[in-house]
Amino acid sequence: MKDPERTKAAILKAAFQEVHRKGFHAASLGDILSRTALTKGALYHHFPNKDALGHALLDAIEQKIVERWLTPLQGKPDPVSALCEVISDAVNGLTVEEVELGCPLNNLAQEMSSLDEVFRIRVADVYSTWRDGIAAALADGQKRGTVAADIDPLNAAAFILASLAGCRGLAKNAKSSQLLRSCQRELTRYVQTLRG
Amino acid sequence: MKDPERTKAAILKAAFQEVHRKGFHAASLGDILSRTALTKGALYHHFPNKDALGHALLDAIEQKIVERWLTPLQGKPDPVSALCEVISDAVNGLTVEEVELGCPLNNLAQEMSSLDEVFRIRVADVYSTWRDGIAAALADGQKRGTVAADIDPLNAAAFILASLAGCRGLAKNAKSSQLLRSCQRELTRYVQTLRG
Amino acid sequence: MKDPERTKAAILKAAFQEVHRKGFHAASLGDILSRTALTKGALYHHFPNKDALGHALLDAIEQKIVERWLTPLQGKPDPVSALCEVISDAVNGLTVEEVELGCPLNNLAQEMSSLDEVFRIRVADVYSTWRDGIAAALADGQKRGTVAADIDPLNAAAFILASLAGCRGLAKNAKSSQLLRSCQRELTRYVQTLRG
Amino acid sequence: MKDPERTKAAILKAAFQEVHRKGFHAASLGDILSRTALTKGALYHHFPNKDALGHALLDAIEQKIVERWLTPLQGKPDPVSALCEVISDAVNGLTVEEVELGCPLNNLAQEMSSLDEVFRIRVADVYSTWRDGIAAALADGQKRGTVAADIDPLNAAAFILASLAGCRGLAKNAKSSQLLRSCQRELTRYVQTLRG
DNA sequence: ACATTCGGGACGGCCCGTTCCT
DNA sequence: AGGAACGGGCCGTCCCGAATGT
Repeated sequence: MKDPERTKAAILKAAFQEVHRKGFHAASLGDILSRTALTKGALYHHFPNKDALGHALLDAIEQKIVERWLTPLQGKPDPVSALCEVISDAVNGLTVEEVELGCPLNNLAQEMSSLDEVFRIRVADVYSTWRDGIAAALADGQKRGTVAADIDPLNAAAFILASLAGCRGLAKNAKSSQLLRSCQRELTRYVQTLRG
Repeated sequence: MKDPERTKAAILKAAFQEVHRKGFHAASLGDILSRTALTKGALYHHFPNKDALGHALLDAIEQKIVERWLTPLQGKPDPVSALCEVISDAVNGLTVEEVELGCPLNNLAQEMSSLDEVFRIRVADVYSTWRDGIAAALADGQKRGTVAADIDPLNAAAFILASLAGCRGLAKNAKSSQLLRSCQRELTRYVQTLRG
Repeated sequence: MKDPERTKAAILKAAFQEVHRKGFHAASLGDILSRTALTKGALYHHFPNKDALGHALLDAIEQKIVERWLTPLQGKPDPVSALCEVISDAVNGLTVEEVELGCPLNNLAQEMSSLDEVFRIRVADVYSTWRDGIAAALADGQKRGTVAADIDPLNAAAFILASLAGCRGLAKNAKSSQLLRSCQRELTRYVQTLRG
Repeated sequence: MKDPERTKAAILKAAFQEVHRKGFHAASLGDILSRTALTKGALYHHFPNKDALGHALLDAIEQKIVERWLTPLQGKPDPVSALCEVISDAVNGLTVEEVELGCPLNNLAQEMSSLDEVFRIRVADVYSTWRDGIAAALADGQKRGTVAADIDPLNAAAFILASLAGCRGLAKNAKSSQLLRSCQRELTRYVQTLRG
């Protein structure tokens, strides 16, 4: 019956789905709780307020990003190929629904950045670790000679992130995973230009 | 006193500012009207409801895009250079505030696409005309030989749009126009690869 | 149908009754509106929030005090007798319910003074005008020789107010109008000692 | 760790402070417990519900009143002087904070009397023992000839209580211990008129 | 017995988009 | 075009049992 771990996880899962679908503002606590069998009391016990729930969401998102993007890149001798593969996996692993709902992190970034400074910084931190991880892989490649020496790893990494977010955003608006794939292909073309 | 044209324009301007700042959902009609000297009656005289106001906003946005992006591209013999210039103008012409608030069209796209189908399609239309305009310029360049023949103009145009939106989104979240410029430079690098 | 004056008055009347019965905190806006045929929207249109409603209540209370206490005292050659008469009228004019609910002003004073500084000062202002009115009558009596010259009008007035509030408070708790009358008689004895 | 006596006392002390400051309704159990290092479980082990906690508060208040008011009056040959002294001690012994928070008993009386009948009667009992104690002292004085024979001890005692409560209430609202002292002086004048 | 953690409902105040009547 | 009124929804928070140690 009483399993706080499961309860908290259930709330977070429901919150993630609801926020992913409707955005943070439009996702009401009532709707989130309707997805679970829980009530306000349970939520209020685990989170002081809605914002804290949003922050916890970001923690989970950051964790997933590290798993799927940064870990696979570590220690690879040819970062360009590795990057293209990770991007390809990330894009092809998306369900139709995930394509149509867009990137959870970017959704939060666009919605909240100009509304809540705490939120904005929290999101920016996640983007930083993401970008730094890619940049580190590129810099490593530069040492090995597999990445062009004249590019700036940080700028390139930032652009890759930005493009990716933009591609998913465009595909979300168009409800077209075909468009997403087209954009991915163009992004891959760019990544290839980083090769040494 | 009673100048319906001016009234409607005033409402639209105030709505644009408020929606740009807070998003469509969070921009309340009350706040919008506070920016004018008008009351609810005036607003509901010109617009049947809040959604209609949002649609009118999109009309204005589309008009600006055509002016600043499509018109300058028409008939240019070297679309790649022209495109780089337009992009540069668009990025450098932004105020600090505009950087921090992000692209109005993309903001609406990300917020509303999964919430309101009418809105989504309306935004998608704007993106289509934007993309088609750039694609047409590229195709024209292919005929003239200034653009590589093996690229697909539509895909390239879509990627440019996506990257641009992503770059502004990242810069908005980071509150950094420096980041925006870095991303723009990388985008320019990509655009240059389209040259024939 | 649409009569803002009546609407506002209706809300104020209902709010007065509800607050008088349950106190400001315990009087919910829902209960107040249930006494009228109105909804949240009407209330929110006339008052920015619950506190403002409370302040408006105080305005109405102050007005009644001036009418029933200060006006009858003005220009009377024998303030002591006049005061005893006003007190007697005020006490005897109370219904059983009014006795059991206590003095509206004192109820608010006791409940809100340590919770809300704005409220406290607003109530203190009302008490000041009340006290000053009585003190002025006593000072006038001193000039005419009908009031003892060695008493301090302000202190005496304050004590009369305090005793009155205390008497009503005790009677409210005891649910006894008999107790109220007993106390009034003792208060009258005190007032008589002010005679010159 | 497990010391039920200390635990209960700690809860009562914290509850008294919190209720004194904010009133019974506004004093949340959470805030009360925050003053201790305890949790809800501890509270509900010792008290069935919030009301019971309030009743326990009244028990403690009654005890203090007997100590400070009734015991010092017993067997005094000159009750009028004794009374004036007790009043003076009670008023002068108050800290600034106690003046601004008002009389705990009267606070509860005014807030709860019309909301909860059990509470009302419980408070009325405390007032009765208080009043009866003073009345007994006055009646004793009448037998000794130190108190006027034509006054009714019960009525006089009730008025003294009422005035006292009223004075503290007025001073609380005005946040003025000077006002309290002024009122006390006038009350003393009244008490002196009871002398035989 | 004593104390903690967890969860349940129920409102409470605020605010919003909208309609109706001038 | 202005102003009044509507009705519903949202987040927060509160008082309280229930399950769980210790």
